[in-house]
Amino acid sequence: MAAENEKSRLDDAARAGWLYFIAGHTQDEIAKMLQVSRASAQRLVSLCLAERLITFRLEHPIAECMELAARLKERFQLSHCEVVPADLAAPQSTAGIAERCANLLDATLRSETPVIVALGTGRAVRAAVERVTPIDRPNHQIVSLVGNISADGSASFYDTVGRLADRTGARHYPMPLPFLMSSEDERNKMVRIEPIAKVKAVAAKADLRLVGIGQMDQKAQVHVDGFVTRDELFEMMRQGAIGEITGWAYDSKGRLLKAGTNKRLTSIPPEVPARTTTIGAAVGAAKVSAIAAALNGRLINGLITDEATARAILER
Amino acid sequence: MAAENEKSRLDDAARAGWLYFIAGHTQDEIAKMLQVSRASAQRLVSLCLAERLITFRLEHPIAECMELAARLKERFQLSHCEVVPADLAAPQSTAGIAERCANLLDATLRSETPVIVALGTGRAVRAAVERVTPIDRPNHQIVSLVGNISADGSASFYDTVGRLADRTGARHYPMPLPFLMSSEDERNKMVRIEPIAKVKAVAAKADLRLVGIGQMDQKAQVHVDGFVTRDELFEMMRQGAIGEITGWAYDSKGRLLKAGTNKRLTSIPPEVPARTTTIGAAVGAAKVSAIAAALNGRLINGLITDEATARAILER
DNA sequence: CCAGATGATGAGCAATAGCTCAGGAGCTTG
DNA sequence: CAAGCTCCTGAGCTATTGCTCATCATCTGG
Repeated sequence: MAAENEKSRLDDAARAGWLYFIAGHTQDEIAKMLQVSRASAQRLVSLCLAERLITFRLEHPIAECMELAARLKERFQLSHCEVVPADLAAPQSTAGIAERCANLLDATLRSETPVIVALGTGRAVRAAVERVTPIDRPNHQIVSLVGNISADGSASFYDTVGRLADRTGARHYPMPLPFLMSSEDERNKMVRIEPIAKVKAVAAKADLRLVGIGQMDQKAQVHVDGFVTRDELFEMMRQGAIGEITGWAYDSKGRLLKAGTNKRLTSIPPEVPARTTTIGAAVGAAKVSAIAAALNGRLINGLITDEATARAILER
Repeated sequence: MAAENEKSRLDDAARAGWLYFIAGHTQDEIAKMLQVSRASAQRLVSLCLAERLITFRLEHPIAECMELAARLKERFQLSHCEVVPADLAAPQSTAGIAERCANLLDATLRSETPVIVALGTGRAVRAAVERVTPIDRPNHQIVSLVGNISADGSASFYDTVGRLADRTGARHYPMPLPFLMSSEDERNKMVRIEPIAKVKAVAAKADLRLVGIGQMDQKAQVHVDGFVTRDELFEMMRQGAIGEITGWAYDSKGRLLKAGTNKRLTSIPPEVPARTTTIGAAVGAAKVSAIAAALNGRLINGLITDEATARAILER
C-alpha cells in the first residue's frame, strides 16, 4: 500500500503544517498531538513546505514596489505590472517572481468561463507552473509557444504545458517540434502542417501569454540549454541580438531579427495581439537590456520582475 | 508624520515577511538587508504576521477538517475535537472516526500511570476498541457506563469493555445489569447494590469517557438493538427526546428528560464531571441534531466526527 | 534467502527565533 | 524647557527549530 501510506503521510504533513503555520503551535506540541517524535514533526512541517501543501501570500502592496510597478506601467503602457521586493542575497532568484506568476495563473485559471493560457520558456515560468494551485477546469486550454524537442531529438525540455494541464485538467497543446529546424524552408513547411497550425491557432486566441525573457550573451539560456550552438549564438549577437523570447532574438529596439536562427525557429513569434496580455517574467542585472528592449518594442505588454531590475530598467 | 512612519513600518514588515516566508531567509540575513538589528527584524516578521500582511493557504482537504475542528472547539468550548475527512462513498461509515477514537485510546492507554477509561455505546466506540493496539497495562481500569444485558436476559450486547481489557490486560468493570429495569423503584434499588455502586464509583473517577451519540428517531439504535420497544421510543420522542447517550434521552437543549425510559435506565448518566474528558463519537446527517444538543447541553466536552457532520453542526 | 539499497527514526547538537528587560530617543504637556 | 510619557532599541537569555549521524526496519534484486 505504497500509495496509501504516501497519502496518509501527506495528510499528516498537511495537518502538521496547519497546526504549525495556522494554529501557531510549536513542533513539540504538534509531535504530541500527532503521536510522533519531535524530529518527525519537524520533518512533516518541512515536507508540507517542500510539497507546497501550504503557500504564502503577501497581501500588502509594498509601497516602493508599487511605485516602481506604477512607473513601469505608465512608461511602457503596460496592462499588467508587478514588482516584488529585491532579494539582495540572491538577485537571480526566481522565487519571488515565480510566486507572483503563479498567483496570476491562479487568478486567470480560477475563471469559470474557458480561458486559453499560452506558456513560453524560462525558469520563472517553469517555477510558476509548479506553484499553481490545483483546480479543476477541464474547459480551459493550455498551449505551448515553443517547440519541446531539443537539438538532439529528445523531448527533455521541461514540460510546462503538461504540468499545468495536470494541475487543472485543462486540454493542452504542446508543440511537438524541434526548437530549430535545419533550414528556413523546412521550418516553413513544418509550421504549416495540420497539428502545428492548430496549436498556432489556439495560441493566437490566448487570453494570457506568460513568457520568460532571455538575454543574448555568453550565458544565454538558449545556448546553456543546448538549443543553439555557440556559433549560432555569436552570429545572432553580431546581428545585434540583445534578448530573446521563446527563442526569437530581437535587437535593442525590440525588433525581431530576420536572420540566423530566427529563420529556422518553430516557436510562435512574440508579436502581441493587442487583446492578449503577454507577460514577461524575468529578473537580474544581465537581463535589464533585454527586458527594456522587449518593453520598447512592445514584444510584451506586461511585466513581472523584482525591485532591482525594475529600478535598473527605469534608470536606463 | 505618524501616518507616514506607520506606513513605512508596515512596508518594512511586509518586506521582512516576504523575505522570511517567501524567499526563505533567516531573520539575521533580513536584519542585514534592511539595516536593522536582528531583534528588530524579528519584530517586523511578527508584526507582519500580527497585521495579517501575509496569509497562509493550505491547499489540502485536511485543512478544512482542521479548521472545522478548531471552530467546533471554540464554539462549544471543547477540550478535544477531531474532524476526519468526509467519506463521500460511505457517509455513515464509522471507519474514519473509529480510527481516530482508537488513536485517542492508544494515546491514553500508553500512559504508565494508571488511568481509568469509561466506555459507552455506539458502533464507533465498538469499532474503535477493535483497532486499539495491544499493550500491557495491568494497572489501568476499563469501566462500562452502560448495562450489558438486553431485554431478553442475554448478554449479547457487544462487550466493548471486555475486549479493551483483553488488549491491555487492564482490570475491567462491566455493568452486569439489564439496560432497562421494569420500574423506577427497581432501578433505584439495583443501582445501590454493592457491585453496581462500585462500578459507578470507578466510572465517576474516569479520566476519559468515550461515548456514542444516538439520534431518537424511527431508526434509533436503542430500538434497533432491542433495548427499548417501539412504544417506549415513541413516548420519549413525544417528550421531546432528540438524542441519547448511553441510553439517556435528552431534548434539543441537551437536558436529560425526567420521564419514560430515563426513569428505568441503569446506565450512568452523561453528566460531565469537569475534570473528565467526555468524548462523543458520531457521524451522519441523522445525528446532527442529537450531537448539537449534546454539545449545547455540555453532555460531552469533546467530539470526534467527520467533515460533513461538523459542517452541518456549525451551520445550524 | 541473503546482501545491499533505501528510507524512516530518534538522539543530540548547533543554529535560529522569541522574549524580557533596561536604557534611551522623541513627543507631549505643563 | 524640563518632567513625564510612550515607544523603540539592542543585549542577552531561553525556547524552538533544523540538521547530522548512527541505527533500524523494509524493500529489491541476485
